[in-house]
Amino acid sequence: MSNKALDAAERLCRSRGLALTPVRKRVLELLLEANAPVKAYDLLAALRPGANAQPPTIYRALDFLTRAGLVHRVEALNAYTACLHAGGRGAAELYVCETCGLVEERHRKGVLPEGPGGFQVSRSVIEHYGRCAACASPAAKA
Amino acid sequence: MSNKALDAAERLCRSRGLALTPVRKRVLELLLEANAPVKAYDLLAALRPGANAQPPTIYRALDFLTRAGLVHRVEALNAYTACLHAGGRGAAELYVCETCGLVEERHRKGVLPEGPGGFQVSRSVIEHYGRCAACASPAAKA
DNA sequence: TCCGTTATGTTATACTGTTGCGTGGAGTGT
DNA sequence: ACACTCCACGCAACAGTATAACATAACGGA
Repeated sequence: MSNKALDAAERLCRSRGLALTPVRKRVLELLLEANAPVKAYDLLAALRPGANAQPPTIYRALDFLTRAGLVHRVEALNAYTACLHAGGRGAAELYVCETCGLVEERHRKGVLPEGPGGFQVSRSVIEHYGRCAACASPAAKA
Repeated sequence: MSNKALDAAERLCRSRGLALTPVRKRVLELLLEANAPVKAYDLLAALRPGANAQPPTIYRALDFLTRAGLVHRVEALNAYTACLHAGGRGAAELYVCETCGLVEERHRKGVLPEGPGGFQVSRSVIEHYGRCAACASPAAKA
């Protein structure tokens, strides 16, 4: 099932002349499997068996993937999550469930907001924290 | 001039039974003077002459100030900035100029947004990066 | 072949944030 | 005055996050 997203990523990279190398692909795969934000050093540990990766390896892969729009960095968590709407235009808006870790993603169709008094926005970080519907439902009450 | 904001903070704390101790007050003062996001360790260094502060000192002060709503953490920069609308209700929205460092602040009057599919938002991080009007104007062209 | 570019490996280090414990002062009740 | 508690702060050590700097390998074009 995550193969679908992975294949889509591969096609997207090919169409743009970007190299989805084994390391990068593996990192994306791990993020897709996790279905939740993952920390850089956890990815690093997951990469270890079979390779002897060091921090720069993982940060370079994450840098590539975020540039390609395949991964989002979750600023308030120092973590990373796969983007399911790869190539989606507009600012990404993340809803992070603090109970189960699930991340939902919205892309604002509208252009980037004009800020107050002529402020020109080039990049936006929008992250919401709370509880997803499943975790907030009566059945899942804490 | 920043005395005004400082005095306001002092009143706000008193009215809520919070202790604006010398260390906390000094940190807030430094942030007000900076008029831009400041990193924790820079605050620490600024605190040093006269006191021998260690990291926990600064992080505790920042924690207190953010809880009191007097300071915002700028997630994407690992930095902190004084809140000029102390006590403002609703989610704070920050516009950070990447050229001059200036931070403009908006408070969304509306309640926190309902997320998709019943997601209950308890906290939002909204940060916009770009160029402020002054830095974007023709006169300030790079 | 030679060279430029890009991706990765490797080592070390810088930066950011936390834990845990001890001390001392302000307030409170006796 | 005394004991008690709470809270802020000092202090030492450490954990977690990220980057710098340099070396090597693989590929494609002049």
